[in-house]
Amino acid sequence: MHTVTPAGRRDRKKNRTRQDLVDAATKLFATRGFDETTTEDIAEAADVSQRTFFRHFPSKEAVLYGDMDDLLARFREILDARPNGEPLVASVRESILALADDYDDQRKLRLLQARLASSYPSVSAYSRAVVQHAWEMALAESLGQRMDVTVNSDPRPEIIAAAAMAALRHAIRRWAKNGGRGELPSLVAEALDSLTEVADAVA
Amino acid sequence: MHTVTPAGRRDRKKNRTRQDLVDAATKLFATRGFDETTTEDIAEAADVSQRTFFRHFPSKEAVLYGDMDDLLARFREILDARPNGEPLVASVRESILALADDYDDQRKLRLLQARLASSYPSVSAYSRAVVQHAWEMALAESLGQRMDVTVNSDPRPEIIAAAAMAALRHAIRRWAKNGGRGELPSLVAEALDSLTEVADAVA
DNA sequence: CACAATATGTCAGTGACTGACTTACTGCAA
DNA sequence: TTGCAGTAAGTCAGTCACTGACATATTGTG
Repeated sequence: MHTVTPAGRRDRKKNRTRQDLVDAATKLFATRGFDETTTEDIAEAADVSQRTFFRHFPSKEAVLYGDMDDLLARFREILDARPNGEPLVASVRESILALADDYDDQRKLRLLQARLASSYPSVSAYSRAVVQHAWEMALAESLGQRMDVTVNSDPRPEIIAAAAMAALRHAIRRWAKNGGRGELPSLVAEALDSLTEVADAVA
Repeated sequence: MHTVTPAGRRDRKKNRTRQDLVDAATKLFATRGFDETTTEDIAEAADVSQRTFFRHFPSKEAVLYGDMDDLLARFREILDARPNGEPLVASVRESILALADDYDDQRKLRLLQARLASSYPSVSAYSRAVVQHAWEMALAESLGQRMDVTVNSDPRPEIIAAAAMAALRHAIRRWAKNGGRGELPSLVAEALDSLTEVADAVA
């Protein structure tokens, strides 16, 4: 689907190692906890050296969000493909919801990410500082283009992006607090609806 | 003014040590850089042991934002003192601007924080994940009370808070990029103005 | 003047992360 | 097929943020 199997055996092996690391890490994080798992443990479980772990991921936190780059790239594509006349918030809303399509596959992973973020400060910090920031910047960039302004001179794209991410965060938090029962997409849709509501209140 | 000199000699000494650490750290950060300064260096320069450093600050990043707790507490007070009928965004705006009053004292520190945050990923991460998050939560909490909703069930307080913080961030970034010349308060005011502008656009 | 608190020092340890060098495998061209 | 270049992975040693445990010294208090 969105991951093309690479050509050579070398790349395939590399990707395999990476995936092994992700699998080993998520399994260990889920059972033992984040702080209770060392990068050495993860490397061991994936049958590689610790050094190899750090060749694939820049930090212990990063492996937990190993699929974020792919997801973000997909998000950019979807967002940029929205019709130009569409209201901004509608574009954001539809793009995010489009991503939720296959969230069922990743239900467990997303729930794990949310759980760990709520109990381990370092995960929470990474989620906010790296993951959410990346999404916010991608969103702001795209909005800026559509509004025909530069992100550096006009604060509005980033403001809207930050607001949307706050809504998304809220939905995910509620979903996770409920143990992942219920449909995340509808919660997200609901939270995003309150974006316009907020605008009404403020304006 | 906002820092009352504590009663006993013990507390005074403790605060003195803390301040020595902050001073030593900011000086070293400014001259050498953040990554280029070790906690041992800071402790040394403040003439205490490294262990003492970590008794006063939970991380190397924290010492750079050593005055944030005070500032945040002051912010809460100011915000909660705003008249109840006042529009939300106006309250936020006025409260933030009230804080900027004495920003002249801290011009250099704020600029250093902004500079380091723009060049060192760990500082940037801390700023977003800890500092900005704390402000956002304080803001959301206060807004929630005023809107008479709980932050957990209603996403709107957090959305507004996130939007306001994005505006503030943008202003500070522009200010810092310009080398700290120009008046931060007016840049902040300008950025906060676009909050309502955004609301108009979205609604 | 004891005695209880508590700020600080010392020491040893853990664990994330990195640079330098080596080894092994893969793709490709002669 | 063979040889070479590129690159993934291993090994090793090191740095540094941060922590627990214990000792010491200074201060507030009855």
